[in-house]
Amino acid sequence: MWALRDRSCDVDEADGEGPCRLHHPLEGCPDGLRRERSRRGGGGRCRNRRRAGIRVSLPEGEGDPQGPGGGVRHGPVDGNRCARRTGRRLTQGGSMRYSELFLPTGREVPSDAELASHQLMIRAGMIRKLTSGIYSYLPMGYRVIRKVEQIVREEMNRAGAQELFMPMVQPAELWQESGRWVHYGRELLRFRDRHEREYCLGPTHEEVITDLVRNEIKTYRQLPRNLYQIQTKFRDEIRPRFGVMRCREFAMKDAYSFDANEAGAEESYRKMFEAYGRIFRRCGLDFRAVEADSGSIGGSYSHEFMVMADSGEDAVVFCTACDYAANLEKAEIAPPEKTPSVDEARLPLEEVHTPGVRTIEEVCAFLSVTPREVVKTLIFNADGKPAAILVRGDHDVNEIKVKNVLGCDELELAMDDMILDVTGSPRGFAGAVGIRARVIADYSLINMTHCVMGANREDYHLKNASPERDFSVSAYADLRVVRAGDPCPRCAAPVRMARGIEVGHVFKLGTKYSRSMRAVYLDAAGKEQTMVMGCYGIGIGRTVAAAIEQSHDDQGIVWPMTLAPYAVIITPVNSNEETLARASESLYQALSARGVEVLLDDRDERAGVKFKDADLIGIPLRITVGPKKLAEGRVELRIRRTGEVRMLPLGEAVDGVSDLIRAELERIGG
RNA sequence: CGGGAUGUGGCCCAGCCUGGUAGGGCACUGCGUUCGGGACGCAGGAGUCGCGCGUUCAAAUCGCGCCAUCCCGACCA
Repeated sequence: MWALRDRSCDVDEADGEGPCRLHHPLEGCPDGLRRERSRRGGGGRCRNRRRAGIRVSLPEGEGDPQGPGGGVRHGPVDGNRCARRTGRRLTQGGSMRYSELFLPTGREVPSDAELASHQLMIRAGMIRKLTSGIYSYLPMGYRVIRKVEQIVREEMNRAGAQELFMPMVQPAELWQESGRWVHYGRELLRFRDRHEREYCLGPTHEEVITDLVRNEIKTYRQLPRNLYQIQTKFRDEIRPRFGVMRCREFAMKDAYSFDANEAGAEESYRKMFEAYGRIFRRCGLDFRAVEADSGSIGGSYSHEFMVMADSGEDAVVFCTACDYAANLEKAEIAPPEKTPSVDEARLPLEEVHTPGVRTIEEVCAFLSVTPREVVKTLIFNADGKPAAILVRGDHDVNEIKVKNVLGCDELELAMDDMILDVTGSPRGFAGAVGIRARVIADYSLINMTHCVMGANREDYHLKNASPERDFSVSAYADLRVVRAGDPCPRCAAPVRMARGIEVGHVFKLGTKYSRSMRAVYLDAAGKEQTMVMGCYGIGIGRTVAAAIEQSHDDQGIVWPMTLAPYAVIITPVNSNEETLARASESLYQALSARGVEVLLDDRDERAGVKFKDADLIGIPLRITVGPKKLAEGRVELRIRRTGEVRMLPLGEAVDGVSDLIRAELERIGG
């Protein structure tokens, strides 16, 4: 019976329509909620009160959830919605007694967790690993997940997107149609059903949504549309790591826009870009939108939303003067001016004997030159055809740029046999002079003359090699990895580097999928047109991990108010003392009635244990109820982030805490 | 896929080199004392020592094979 009601409760919340009608009886059931239930004619009794066996006396007017100021606005941006309702929707049961919570905290750092966020999520009882890259979310973790989801929902809806829900299991045919059955690689988990039909677990949903839309949308009148879901994705990562940061099964919000034309698609993209900014701001994150490569999703351009953190897997380049910012993979370098007069190629080309000298370091040492004077020649295998890529000795090749310039699908460094084939020598002596491959040089070669490079002959290098005179270059392009201090491609000021965690990615897809899968419509002239698409992802779990990565200390997590599983924890320092328990209970009831998410630490534990746990799980505010202060009619309010402690008269505690929460939510949401 | 490491009660780890009765801390149960920053005492419960094969009178320990996990790299939304 309760299972049934519980489910209806879930559905209500999941579809974003209003609060749940009934709370699970085992969850905290403070006055405000119970009153609401009876108002709605629901059943269920509050066992907690019976168990607690304490008569509660509330301060005047505290018990009425309908009263003025009743409820805290959890969605500060969502101004039109009933504040109390919004507050409820952001909770999974409002308040809770610690003694009944499934919250296994740990003192030990798990041996296989490297990142602070990973360690803390395990220690704070948020997640448990089932198997490599696959995690369960425990109640405390799931509450935070739901907070992020809810913020995402509100902002997506606000931006005009509609929520739907698509299957995780997808037929091979759809992927064959888009071409990705072949191109996606081993990351796509494939399997067969009992009829030997092929399927995959969806790593993303472009195929499914495009199929859906092409079948249902036929006319320009039905456009534009933006559809999104929050779904579990599966990507069979080669190497899952860092807990939920890079795992195989994970929750993702993915949205897809369909427009009649380019201009519409641009507008959809802009709306999503702005919605993402609002989402991550509301999550309390220090983030940055950067230009990105669109990778295997494809499409014309994209931005990543990066949470700045030293532990981030991605390197981000940004300008110290203008607002240019890009993923290192994508970061550009402006073409240099050609300065012809400086150093004409005068000295003759010279071949020198360099036995066993292969690497740049060895060459420099042997010939007493610096890496800047050496040209590195790398032979790539691009879809089976060789290409010679030239960069300066002190630079690194950016393979993504090479791939984009060559326009190939597969790119890898050539094997020894291909090197021998195009250079006529073993690995380590490749150069551009006389090479049997297309030669593409990095911009940095434009003004180089008299450089050192391999001679395409074992144990020999060339000196004074100069482009044009000694070898031809079919194209100059931006091919190298940007370094700190390089000039910004927009304004030429030096760029800086930082690390980031990619929590969101917006792509302008163009017609990549709509063309291959024939998602077309009739325009006003009755002419068939191809829809222009965009897609937009947010890693939900990763956003939670990123928030922890960015906000923790040596005691544990420090949640921003918008993501905190509970806003306040009430800690009676000794649960056996009746007066402390009664005052705590009373505060608990009063705060709950205000719509504040409150956790009452009613466990029979020593104060130290409670303090440590409260800090570990990162509840932003703690009300400590101790004997001496209580005798003076006061309680202590401690702010997790700063450690600041304020004394509050008992009668002002509820107002004081509510005001603080409201102020904090407004600060983050504003 | 290449390189490295690890697998011993729920968690962290010792024991392995030098084969012989499976250990500690945390957690858990009971009782007592304690009670404002992860208490103490006493008494308990809990382990196929990753799996398999082999060597041996005897294997957590030695050998071989496999599996899993983690780290570095390759690779990559």
